[in-house]
Amino acid sequence: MPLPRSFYESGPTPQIAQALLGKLLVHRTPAGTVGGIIVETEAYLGEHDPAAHSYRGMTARTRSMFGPPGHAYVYFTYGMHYCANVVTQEPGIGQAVLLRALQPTVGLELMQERRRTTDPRLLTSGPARLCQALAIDRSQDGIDLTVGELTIEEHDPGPITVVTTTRIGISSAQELPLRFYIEGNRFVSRR
DNA sequence: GACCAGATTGTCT
DNA sequence: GACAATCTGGTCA
Repeated sequence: MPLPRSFYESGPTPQIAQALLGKLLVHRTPAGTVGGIIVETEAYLGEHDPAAHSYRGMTARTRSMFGPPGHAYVYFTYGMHYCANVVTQEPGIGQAVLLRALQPTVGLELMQERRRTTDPRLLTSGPARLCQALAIDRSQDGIDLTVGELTIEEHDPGPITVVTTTRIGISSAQELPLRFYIEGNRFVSRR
C-alpha cells in the first residue's frame, strides 16, 4: 500500500524526512519492477533555506517542488545526473525531501544492468545512483507517488535508529542538521 | 584508504 | 558565462 497523501503534510519537513526512512520506493517499468528501502534522506526548506532550489521562488525547473505533496520533484544536474525528491507540505510552499540512498531489494538483476555493476553497495547508494538504477529521469518529474508507476510504499523495517547530520554537496546553509540516515546501514552513501 | 580531476549540459545571472 | 543537492576512475599510500 502506498503511503497516503496526508503523510506528506503530517508535520514539519525534517520530521517527514526521518519518517521516510525504512519505507519502500518502487518503480514499475515495462522492463520490470525495481525498488528498495529508503535509508538516507535530506530535507530542503524552501524560502527558509538558501540551499533549496526553491529558495528564490518558482522557475520552470522547480515548478513541481511547489506542487501538491506526495508528488515527485526530479532535477538534472552536473550535466549528467538526475536526483529525486518527494514534495512535502501544501502547494506553494516549495519544501521537499531528497532521496539520497536505498537498500536495493526488488529487481536486483535489472538494477545491475542499468548501473553496469554487480556490487550491491554501488547500486543505489547515492541520489544519482538510485535514479539510474530505478530509471528515474525528468519524465517522472511531477508525477504522483501515491498511485501509478512510481510509489513509496508502507513498510516496517523493524527497530531502527536515526542519525542526524549536515547535508552533502551544498555550498550554503552547510551547518543545518537536515540529513538523516539509518544507523549502521551499509547502503548509506557516506558517514 | 584519501584525495583529485574530468565528465557534460540545463538553468539562471 | 558560471555553476551545479554527483559519480567515476585515476594516483598515491
